[in-house]
Amino acid sequence: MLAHTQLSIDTRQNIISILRSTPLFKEMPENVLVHFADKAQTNTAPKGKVLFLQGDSAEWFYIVERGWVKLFRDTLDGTQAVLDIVNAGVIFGEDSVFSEQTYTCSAECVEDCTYIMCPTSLLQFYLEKNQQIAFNMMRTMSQRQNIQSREIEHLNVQTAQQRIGCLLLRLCPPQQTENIVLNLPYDKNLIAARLGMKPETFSRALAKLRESTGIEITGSKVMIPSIQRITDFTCSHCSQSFDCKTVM
Amino acid sequence: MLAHTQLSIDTRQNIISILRSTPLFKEMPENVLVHFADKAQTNTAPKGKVLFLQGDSAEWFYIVERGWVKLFRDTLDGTQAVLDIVNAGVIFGEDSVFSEQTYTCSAECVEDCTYIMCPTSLLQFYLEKNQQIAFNMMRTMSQRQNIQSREIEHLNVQTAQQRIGCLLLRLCPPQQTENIVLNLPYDKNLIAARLGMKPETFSRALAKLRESTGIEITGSKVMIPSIQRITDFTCSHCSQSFDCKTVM
DNA sequence: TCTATGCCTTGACTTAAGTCAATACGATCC
DNA sequence: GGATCGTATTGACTTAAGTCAAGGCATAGA
Repeated sequence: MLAHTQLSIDTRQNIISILRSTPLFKEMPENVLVHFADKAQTNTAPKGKVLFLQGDSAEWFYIVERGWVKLFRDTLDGTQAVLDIVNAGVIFGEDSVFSEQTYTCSAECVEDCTYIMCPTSLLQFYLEKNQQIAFNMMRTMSQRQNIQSREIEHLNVQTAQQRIGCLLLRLCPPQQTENIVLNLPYDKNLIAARLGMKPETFSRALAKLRESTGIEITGSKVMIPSIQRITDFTCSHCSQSFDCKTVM
Repeated sequence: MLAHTQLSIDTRQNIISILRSTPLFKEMPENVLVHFADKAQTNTAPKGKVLFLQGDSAEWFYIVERGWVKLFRDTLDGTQAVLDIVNAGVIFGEDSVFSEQTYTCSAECVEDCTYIMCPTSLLQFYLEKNQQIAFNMMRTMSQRQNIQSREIEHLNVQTAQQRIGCLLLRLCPPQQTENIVLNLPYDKNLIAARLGMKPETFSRALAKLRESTGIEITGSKVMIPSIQRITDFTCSHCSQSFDCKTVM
């Protein structure tokens, strides 16, 4: 048995299996995965670590292995717009391939994280060479576009309460419809930012949501007696055919 | 000389030249363009014509030749979220290729339009076969994603006045910095919807913007004495490195 | 010329969300 | 058990945006 030089460093085989689990590398031939894994690095970073800033030259794209990463933009006057908060299996920074090798947003760990870094040049190489990865890339981009469209729709037509309700629905395990207990995945302040509202607004809106849908909140634990009561309240301001359960 | 059967129908050569001008078909070999043009249809439609609805089975994707098309979603309670309003050269509905052959939003002409329809099956065929069109597709998707990210950022951090200011900046011709005269491209009500606000809010915000930036509005004509005064007012709530001039 | 129509603006009011400050809670450490 | 720190909530108030209703104004049509 070989000893690892650092505990935090994955074996190549482990990296391969993580890559394979992502939509981008789905059904890729072994030799391609090996090529990426050989050039990849695994790292850990503490909460608060900034992985890159918008506009930075993009040498690497990232895959989250553990923890949560915030994707955001800072504005000139110091406010921050949170674009997404992503976790295990999600790839980010790869869109730099189409943006003159610079990152289009900033990324920061909001919990202790483990992540894999791969060179963007390698991705670029295979996007031009391998039909399957190009198609996977398009599928990935398409899915992200759907999520963003929903985001725009919600910011336009939903109230703070409804946006929270929608988030809760997306956190619920599929199939289950009653007496669901779930944990909020990260700080309430961060959820608020993610939903485009202030912490105080989030707090108050959550309290109102409790009254109108019967949910119970203790700390980060949420008890949902009935999915139906939330959908009734939330989804009337949502586009008809959108299946909010399928997309985080 | 051959006579056209209908005045509104483009010649094949005309369709080819329009396709070639889009980012998706940029630098495509002639035989591919011919293939698309052979299967394409040109149509005209009056203001108000609905081209497709969200969820419809997607046989065609579209390219605007003339006029403006609104891309939107209707919610269960009847409100509408406008995702984008697009004009000549813009392709839409093509993302259905990755969404189980159904449209992800609805499309309606907001002016008399001329447009080209091509079969999605043909696009799918070439995306899997032709490296160049796949890469163009990714570039197109990436650019749209950037636009949507900006949209999300703006809905989160900008006021109604600033969103209007930002729109005006993007309507300005590049290079010119002073005494610009431009026409609003479509109804004010529609601009309001596009920016995620009510017509009344738009009207009032525009009036305030007049006071604070010196612009003059008469009907759909806008006179901008100084770009700088608008950017000062608007872009402090925008992410630093984003070049709003380059993207509509 | 008068009138209808559609689009836009204005006024008065309501509601949602942001701001600022104070307090409460909960974990951790001693 | 108390002290401390960060997070979360609450209260009082301001501001932005939405709502509803009334006009204004241009264009088109009879």
